[in-house]
Amino acid sequence: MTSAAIVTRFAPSPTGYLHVGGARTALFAWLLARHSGGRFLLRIEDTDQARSTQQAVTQLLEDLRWLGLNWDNEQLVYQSQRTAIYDAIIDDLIGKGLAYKAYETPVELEQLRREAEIQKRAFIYRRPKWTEGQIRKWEAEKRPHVVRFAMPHREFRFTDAVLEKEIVVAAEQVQDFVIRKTDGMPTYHFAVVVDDAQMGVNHILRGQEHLLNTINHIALQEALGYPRPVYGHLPIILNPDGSKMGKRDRDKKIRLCAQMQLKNTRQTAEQLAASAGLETEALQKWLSSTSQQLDLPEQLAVMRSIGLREADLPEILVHDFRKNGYLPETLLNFLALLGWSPGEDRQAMSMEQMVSLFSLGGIGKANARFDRAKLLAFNTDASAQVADGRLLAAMRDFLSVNPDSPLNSADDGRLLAAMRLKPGFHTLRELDSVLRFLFVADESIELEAKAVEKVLLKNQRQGLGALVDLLELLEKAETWTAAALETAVNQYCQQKQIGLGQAAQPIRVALCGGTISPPIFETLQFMGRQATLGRMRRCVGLVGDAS
RNA sequence: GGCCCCGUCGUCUAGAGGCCCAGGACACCGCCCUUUCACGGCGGCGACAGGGGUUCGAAUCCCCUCGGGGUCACCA
Repeated sequence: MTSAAIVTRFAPSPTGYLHVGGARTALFAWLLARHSGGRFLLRIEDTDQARSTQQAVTQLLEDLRWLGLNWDNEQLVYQSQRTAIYDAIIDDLIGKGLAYKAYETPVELEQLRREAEIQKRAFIYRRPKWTEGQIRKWEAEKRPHVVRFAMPHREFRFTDAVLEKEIVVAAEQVQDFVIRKTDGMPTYHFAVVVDDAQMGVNHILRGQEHLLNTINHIALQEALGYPRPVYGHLPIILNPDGSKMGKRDRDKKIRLCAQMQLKNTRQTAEQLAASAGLETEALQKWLSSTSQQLDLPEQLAVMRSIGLREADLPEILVHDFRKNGYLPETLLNFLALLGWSPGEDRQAMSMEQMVSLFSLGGIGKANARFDRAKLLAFNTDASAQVADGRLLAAMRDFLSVNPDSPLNSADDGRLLAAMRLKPGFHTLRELDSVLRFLFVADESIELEAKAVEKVLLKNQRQGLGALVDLLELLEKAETWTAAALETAVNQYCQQKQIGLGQAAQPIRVALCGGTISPPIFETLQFMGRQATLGRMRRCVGLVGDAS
């Protein structure tokens, strides 16, 4: 590795599953490193003790692994374990007069902010002129304090590699920001600068919400004698309606549906709380709030109570896409194209192609809306093109996060054969749902009332009659292959002067309970003689008896 | 509200002064294929936010207006 090698990093805070915005940031940093033969590092920014959890770290790592964004540092860096390092540097800064203790309470600061708001200007914190006496008194009574960095009151500028322009912040805009909180943890602004320098990170890609923070980081680098990395600020991913895409969107949707449910069914909040196993008061507070969120288990409980399915929620988290049956490489391909273009109308790309085509200059400057329909189309295309081995592995992964699917019972050969029955699917979830009938017991096939009426009973039970005929015909079939069965059924149709659909649909309903299945003759072959005839007899029995 | 960033079809984008009365993909609308659901094939609709400059010539450069977003935390 030469000193010129590019070193990038992804530095999430572990407060939940990885969301698509974070995934894209990670992807771009990863692509930049891989494209240049540099290094991609992973660091856990867990300085917010209230919100960070070890479980979230585990989830984050799992999501990154699923995506295939491998990192190069074997030892993960946790900021919460590095406070001694930060403290030493902070003490040194205080000693040099470059940082200082600040004693305002949250209430006092809130007051100052309100004043700024009333005067219609931004709140700028500058070092107050406390007397020695005041400070001694506060120290004596052990008043909690933060440490603030004394920003030089001058203009700051840096060149942004994505925006491709110089960002200038006027001297009046700079303020003394907190670098250590009352709980002793460093703030993000401080830890990020120290860690990036110590880890040798020289290219930083992050969301545009950090654009103006950069001058704080630069000032710190100058005070500490660190080199300045290349900064690139990525445009933001928005919802289709233009609002910012966030984890909250799931919660919002659940709340909306819960409110509808209460309105439409006259169910009370107490009843809902009871069925979801939550406290009534907490539930009511959440229902009437616009910002408060339930945690994941609570969300699931409420969803169960109101009959909301996972698939009904907006997919925001990488985990959602995994669970709903998207291919990771497709999600990345789509995410890459959200804000980056390799030019020449190129769309579908392998990971290798993305690595070789990637460049900072190709990243766009404007925010982009997340269009699920396009992702779905990408996934359909990609799924149709992957090799059997990859498809099978992807399905196994899907099933591992959907353990209740009956497809879990199939061995690899059976599973792949079933999947081949239905090319042209959108997601593995869709495939899973159309193939389920092949792997469940006969008793759990529910004959859909609408399908029975339309396909079997309509026109003086014409369909049921055909089904009885076909049962007799198939019982006598000598070879049970798709081709042979097709020939036999076709002959029957010609003889009866009916279309193939009038034979295929009754069989379909008998086998899967509804009107949708893979192509019928391949399905018959896959199920085998015994299972097929069994379901047909069962259907004839059930429908015949009922009417 | 102050400051900052951005602005090409509904959406993601190609486009770096003449190759563009603007190309691709998704969506949408037709038609075709078809035993269901899909896949697929063919065709269509559809944009340079507005206004001023600069230039022989502007989607491309400059200015203003408008619109969208970010930020103004002891969250990152």
